[in-house]
Amino acid sequence: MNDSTGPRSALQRSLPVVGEPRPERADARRNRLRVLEAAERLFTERGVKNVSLDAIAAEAGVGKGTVFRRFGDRAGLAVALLDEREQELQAKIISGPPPLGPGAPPAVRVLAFLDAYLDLLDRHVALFMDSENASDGARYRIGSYHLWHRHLSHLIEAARPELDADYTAHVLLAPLAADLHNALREQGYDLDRMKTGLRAVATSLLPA
Amino acid sequence: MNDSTGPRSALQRSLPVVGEPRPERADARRNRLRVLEAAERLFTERGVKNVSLDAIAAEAGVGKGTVFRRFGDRAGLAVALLDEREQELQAKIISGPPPLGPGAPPAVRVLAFLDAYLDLLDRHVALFMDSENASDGARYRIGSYHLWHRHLSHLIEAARPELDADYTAHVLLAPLAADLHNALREQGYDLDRMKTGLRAVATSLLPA
DNA sequence: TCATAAGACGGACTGTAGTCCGCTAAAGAC
DNA sequence: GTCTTTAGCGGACTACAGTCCGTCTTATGA
Repeated sequence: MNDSTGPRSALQRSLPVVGEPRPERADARRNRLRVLEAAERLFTERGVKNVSLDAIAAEAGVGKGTVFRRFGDRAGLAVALLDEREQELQAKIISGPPPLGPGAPPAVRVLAFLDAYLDLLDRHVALFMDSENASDGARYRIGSYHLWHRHLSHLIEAARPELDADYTAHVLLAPLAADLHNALREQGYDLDRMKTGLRAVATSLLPA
Repeated sequence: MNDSTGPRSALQRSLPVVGEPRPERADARRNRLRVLEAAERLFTERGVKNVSLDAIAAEAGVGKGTVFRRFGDRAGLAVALLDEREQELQAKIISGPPPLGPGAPPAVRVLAFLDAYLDLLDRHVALFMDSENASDGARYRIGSYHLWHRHLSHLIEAARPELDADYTAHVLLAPLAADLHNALREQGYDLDRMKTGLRAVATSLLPA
C-alpha cells in the first residue's frame, strides 16, 4: 500500500490553512460509515419508525454518544441518509438536460422540478418524515430545503417578477411536506393525482 | 336545588338511547377543567415548549394517567386549548357576514379565510406547532383541519370546477403549516408580507 | 339508603431522545 | 520512537412521552 499523504514542503507544514478544519480522523470516519450502514440496514429491515438510536448504535458497535455527536439528532441521521438521493436530483437540476436542467423556460422547469421531487418523496416518505419532523422546524433548517428554495425562487423571479419570489417559493414547497404526502397517501391518493393537481396549481401561478 | 333529572317513564328508562354515551361524570369534568386551566397557565408562564405533561398533571393536582386518558397525547391537549379560538373563526365562516361568511363570491371568501387564518395562526404559533407536530401527521387528523379543508374545497369547486378541488384545498392549506409560519417569522418575515404573498398566489389560482 | 357496575383515577413502569464528561486514541512535532 | 495536543469515544445519566392496571368514585335503580 502507498502512503496516501506524501511528503509536504516546509511551507505547507508551517501554514495550516485557517478556516479549513482538519481532515476527518480515521476512527471518526470508520464510525460514521458504520453508523450509516447500520441505520440503513435497520431502517429497511424494520421500518424507520421502529428503530431507536440505541439500536442503531448497538448494531453499529459504537456508543450512543458517538451517534449523537456525528448527527446531532434523529433528523440529522435521516438527512445524512437522504443526502445521496437528493444529490442526484440536485445534479440534474444544476447541470442536467432540460426541462429539469437549464435551458427550458422557467415555468416549465418549475413543473419538471415538482414532478421530480414528488417522485423522490414518494419513494422515501418515511425517511423524509423523519428528517422533517424529528425536531420542530427541521425541514426549514436542512441544507437541501434551502437549495430547492433558491432554485424555485430564481425561476419564479424570472417567470413573474411582480411576485414575492422568496415567499412564493416557500408556498410551492409547502405541499411537498412529507407529512402531507403521507397523509394523502393514507387516504387513498395516488401519486399521479398529486402530480396533476400540483401541476395545475403551478400552471395557474406561472403561465407559460 | 331541583333535581335535574326528573322522573322518567318506563319507556325512557328501558330504552337508553344507543350511540349517545353517558354524560360526563362529575369528577371527570372537574379534572378536565383543572387540567385545561393548569395547561393554559403553565403554557403562558413558561412557553409551550418548556412544559412537560408531568408538570401540567402536577399543577392540576391530578395523576399523569388522567391527563393522557382525557387528551390522548400532547397534541390532543393543544388541540383542546386551541378549540375555543378556532370555533370563533368557524362560526364567522358558517354564519358571519361576508366576505368571511356566506354571500361573497367564492374567490373573495377564500382570500378572506386565508387572511383570517394567518391572523389566528400568528397569534398562537406555539400552540399550533404543538398541536400539529406533537405526533406524525397530527395536523391532518385534527377535526378543524377537515373543517377548513371542506370549506376551501367547496369554494374552489365553485370558483374553478375544472380543478381537483379536494387536492387543491390541501395545497392552499399547506403554506399555513405552523412550522413554516414559525420558520419564516424567525427569518424576519412579517405577517403582512405573508398575507400579501398568499393573496397573490390565491388570486392567480382563483381569478375573481 | 345501599348494592353494584361502569368508568375514572393515579402513579409506578417502560422505552427513547438527548446530554455529559472522564477516558482513550490518533495525528503531528521533534 | 516518544511526547503533547486535540478530537473522538461511549456509556451512565436525566427527563420526558406514553402505557398499564389495581384501586377508588360516581351514577343508578331498587
